[in-house]
Amino acid sequence: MNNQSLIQFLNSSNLVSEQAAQEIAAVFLPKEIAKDKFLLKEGRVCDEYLFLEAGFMRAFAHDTEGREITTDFYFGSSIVFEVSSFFTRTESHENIQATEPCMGWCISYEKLNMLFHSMPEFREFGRGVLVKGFASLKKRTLSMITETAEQRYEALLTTKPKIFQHASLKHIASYLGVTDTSLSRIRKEYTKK
Amino acid sequence: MNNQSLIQFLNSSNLVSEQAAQEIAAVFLPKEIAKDKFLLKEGRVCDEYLFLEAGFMRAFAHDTEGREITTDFYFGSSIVFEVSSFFTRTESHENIQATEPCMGWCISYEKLNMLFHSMPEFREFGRGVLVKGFASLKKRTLSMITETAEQRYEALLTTKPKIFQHASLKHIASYLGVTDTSLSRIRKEYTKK
DNA sequence: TTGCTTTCTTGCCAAATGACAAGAACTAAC
DNA sequence: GTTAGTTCTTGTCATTTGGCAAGAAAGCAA
Repeated sequence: MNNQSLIQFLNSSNLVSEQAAQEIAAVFLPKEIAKDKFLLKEGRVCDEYLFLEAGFMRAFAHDTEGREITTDFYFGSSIVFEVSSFFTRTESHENIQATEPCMGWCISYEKLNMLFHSMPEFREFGRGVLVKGFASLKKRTLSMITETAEQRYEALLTTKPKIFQHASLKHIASYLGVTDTSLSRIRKEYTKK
Repeated sequence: MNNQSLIQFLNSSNLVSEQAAQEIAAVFLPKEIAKDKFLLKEGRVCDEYLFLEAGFMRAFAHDTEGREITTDFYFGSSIVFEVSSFFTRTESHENIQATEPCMGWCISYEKLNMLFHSMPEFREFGRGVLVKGFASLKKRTLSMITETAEQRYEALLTTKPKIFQHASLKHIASYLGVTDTSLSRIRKEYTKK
């Protein structure tokens, strides 16, 4: 197994040296997830901190009426896990599903903590992941308040076009906070321009 | 100066021993913030990690039209700082203002990091703060998508009634993602029931 | 190919919310 | 008390979005 892309990812954060990156990456185990399989199901405790190397994933929760609400999309070199469940060891309200065949590298809560304790560099990296996630979540919350659905659509289209190549409009709609019906209309208006 | 409440707060997390809590608290400096003064102004780098002992604060950002959007309220024993700016040492997009006279305990980025490195217990505590903030932010985002403004109003009223005793309806409105006009109508409808 | 299922679009109408403006209620300054 | 400023409410009307149902389009399996 070649974990070069994980090493590269750790190293490119500028928080982890090449040497340390190799040590860290050695603790991760390869993980394949078939299309439609789950990395995490609601009700379970998230115990996998995944570096996604290839494929496409979607995180979603259920609202009170039982509808699926997409909370995030993941692809390419990114860290995939459910922060709250993973770190507080509580049942997740979210699901994380591979919508395309995925390949990546995984580490358990216990091993992650051991690494955090023994390698200050990796600790910094871990904090960086959390802080970045926090910032993008806050941006998303703010956009839900200050922007119209059409503005959010346009922003997603230009900043993360990849999502439109891999996710269904239904999933994108709930991520944007509208019904699929509304998204369809928004797209119609938008393409006119 | 009596930092007993900070020690108690650290200790009550169950992550920090009494002994360690005292050591940690000793590094914090007392901080008073007069009414209407800012703990953080947008454009500045947040360098204060504050334990708020008493008073009331509001965090807000500006949208593209220049309107103020309240992003959070703080009171009683809670940690107040802007995660992204503080940890990535970048300019904040947010303001944090005391809307009532405040008193608390403060630590700089540099000192916080020193403590994180030297005291694993405090590191765990710090992670806990981040993770809790993450979870509540995600909850908020989800509620913006799945609930009506009235449902969000009711939830805030029952889970954080204190906010209604200290914040103006205008500030609460933007926190809930509606105009003050709409909030006024929602309150009218709600009190009918 | 045929039939089945899912996704996406469209029309119609209702509900939620916003924009704007006016007025009422409250507060602070002098 | 008077004045000025702010907050909150209310009315009118427009816009955005949702709910529902029907149909079109696309994908999949037998």
